[in-house]
Amino acid sequence: MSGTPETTDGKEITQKMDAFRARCHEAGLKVTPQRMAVYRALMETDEHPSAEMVFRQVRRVHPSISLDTVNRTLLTLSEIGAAFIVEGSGDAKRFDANLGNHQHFRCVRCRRIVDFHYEPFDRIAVPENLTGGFTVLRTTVCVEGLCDRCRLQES
Amino acid sequence: MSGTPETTDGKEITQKMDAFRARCHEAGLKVTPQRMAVYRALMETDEHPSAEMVFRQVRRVHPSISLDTVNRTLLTLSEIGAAFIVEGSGDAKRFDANLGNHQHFRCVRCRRIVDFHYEPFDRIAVPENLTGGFTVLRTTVCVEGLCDRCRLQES
DNA sequence: CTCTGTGCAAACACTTTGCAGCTAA
DNA sequence: TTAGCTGCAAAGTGTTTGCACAGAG
Repeated sequence: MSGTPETTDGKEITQKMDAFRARCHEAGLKVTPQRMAVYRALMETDEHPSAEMVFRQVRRVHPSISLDTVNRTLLTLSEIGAAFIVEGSGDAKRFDANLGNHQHFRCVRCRRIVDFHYEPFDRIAVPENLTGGFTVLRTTVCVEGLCDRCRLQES
Repeated sequence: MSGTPETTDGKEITQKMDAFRARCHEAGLKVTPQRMAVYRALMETDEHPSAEMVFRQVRRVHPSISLDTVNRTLLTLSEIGAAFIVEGSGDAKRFDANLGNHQHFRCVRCRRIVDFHYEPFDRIAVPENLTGGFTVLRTTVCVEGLCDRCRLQES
């Protein structure tokens, strides 16, 4: 994720789809149309959608897909490391297929999640002596507050 | 919920309860036995309990309290800033009344949340020019992985 | 006395599970 | 062929809401 994160052109999409296909093979997962469609929908957006949101999107291409399949697939994606569950506050799970270094800003009012990137935050690490036997898999900086839109209508 | 952190002695509890009472008055909230009991239970533990967990604890003192009241009270606590919802991955909400500087380690397997404190993480701040009109209310470092217990039984 | 807070039950939202038929490999 | 995947329906969890009564201020 170096150049233009927002603009995902056709070539990049094809590349990522190929990479995902390969990852499925490695993990021993079948390459089904539904699985591809769910991954593609997640990869093409920067809205950190919930299962429901992905469902609505994928449905346009696969009208017969079920919400369960979307749910299951999203969980599978995060299990094989093709996506992850965005840190939240106990609402519906939100997913992100952008594996590049970035951080999230979460609006506590409208629940919108917006990416930002501050280089120093990529290198954050917990000192060994503080991990207390824990195996660290992921470290993130979470920022929450009011987004530009919601700030205006604050009481 | 049983382990009493060595740092919370009787005197400190009384102090915190008094401060909370004051905070309720400021916020125009009534000081009810249930509200006090919920706050006290949350304050006395370092387990970052869910509503259900707080409910089970408070019930010992107030056998007639309802889960709804616990839920409502916990939300109220986070609204007036006496507690907050711990960042998670879309599971049940977990609460924390410890407002002091600290960070969380979250086990992705057993969902245990453990505090740690690394001074530099207290001073993390997003540069103005990256906030894009957002009002930052809280910034945290979230660390997730496998805890010491779960690491052993990993496949 | 007044108005918030509480308990109860029902409604809701989100996720998970069991199963039969389908399909990629 | 066959192991894994999908769609459907039902059940499970966690949270929210409407209402009447109780109790703090």
